[in-house]
Amino acid sequence: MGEPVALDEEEAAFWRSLIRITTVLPRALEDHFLPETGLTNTDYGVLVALSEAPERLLRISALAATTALSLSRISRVVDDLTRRGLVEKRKCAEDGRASNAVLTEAGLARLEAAFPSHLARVRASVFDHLGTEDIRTAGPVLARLAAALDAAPPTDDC
Amino acid sequence: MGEPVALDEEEAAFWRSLIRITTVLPRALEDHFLPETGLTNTDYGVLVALSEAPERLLRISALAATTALSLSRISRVVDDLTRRGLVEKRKCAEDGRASNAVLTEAGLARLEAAFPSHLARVRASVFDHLGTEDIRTAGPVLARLAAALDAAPPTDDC
DNA sequence: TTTGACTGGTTGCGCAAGCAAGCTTTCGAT
DNA sequence: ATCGAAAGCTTGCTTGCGCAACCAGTCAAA
Repeated sequence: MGEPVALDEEEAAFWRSLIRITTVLPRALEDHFLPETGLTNTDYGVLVALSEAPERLLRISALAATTALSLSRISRVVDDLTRRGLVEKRKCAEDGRASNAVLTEAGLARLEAAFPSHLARVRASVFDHLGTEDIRTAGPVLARLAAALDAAPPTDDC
Repeated sequence: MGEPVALDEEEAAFWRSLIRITTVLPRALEDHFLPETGLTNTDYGVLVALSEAPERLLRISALAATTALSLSRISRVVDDLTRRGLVEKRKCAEDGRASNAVLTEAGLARLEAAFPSHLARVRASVFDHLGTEDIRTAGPVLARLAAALDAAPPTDDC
């Protein structure tokens, strides 16, 4: 906190691209995905997270962490998905405070039905514009960045 | 629309990183930036766009395009910034329908005051975790992706 | 010149998301 | 055994944002 080294030309370009992507990509995706499948991006993320969990079951708080959503938000999203029959909420046996969200059969079916549409959009918005070499070179960089961002929250800085 | 080729391992990793970044980065940035400067990410983007325009003046619709915000949103943001004295709205002389947003002196001062904080956050959240080589290799890939996303909106697809 | 189509912007409304305060259950210390 | 702290959600409220409907000003054609 005290050494303000300005961005050089390459960093600035990198930054601008990154900002543009973060603002445009999610919308571009959802604009097509939601009408086609009736699932928001967030819904889809929650269903995917559950589908990949053992027993297709996850603590509410774990779900919040893996989807990077606030606890309050995930609470309402899960309620909503429950109302729609895609998820079931069970009070956790060994801890009366906690709840688990479980993916129902209907939820799994819905997820599988949505997958092609999701895939098509991902390809159209990203991979159709990138070559194999691009992915190989940029992939690890993005992975490092993503990991760093995930690590930060705990009061970060220094 | 009909050839659903699944993502390979590298593509999937790339995609996951990208999604994580788009969801986490903006919040990470704003969480520190807003308290420090009183400007949201969006506010800052608008001020920057204006500061880079000739005469520090931009049509409302142009502002919407460069910030990737909806017209309705930009309308309200500009109103808000006007109320705060950072921007001035002038009815356009040669077209009675249009308005221009102009950055005021106070707005410019505010932007300059906010810059160090912005820079610090950008460094802390991104560039501190990446090497020069990372930026050189991934930069062009991100630039291409950003350009493709910007090009898409016009009914895209096919 | 009047009328109809269009463009630029604003407003009403609804949804997504977070924060802060609350409630219940658990756990640790006394 | 009790009591205070903390964990795990949930709920009330506010804000950010987009869509659709709307108003006003422009422009072209009849």
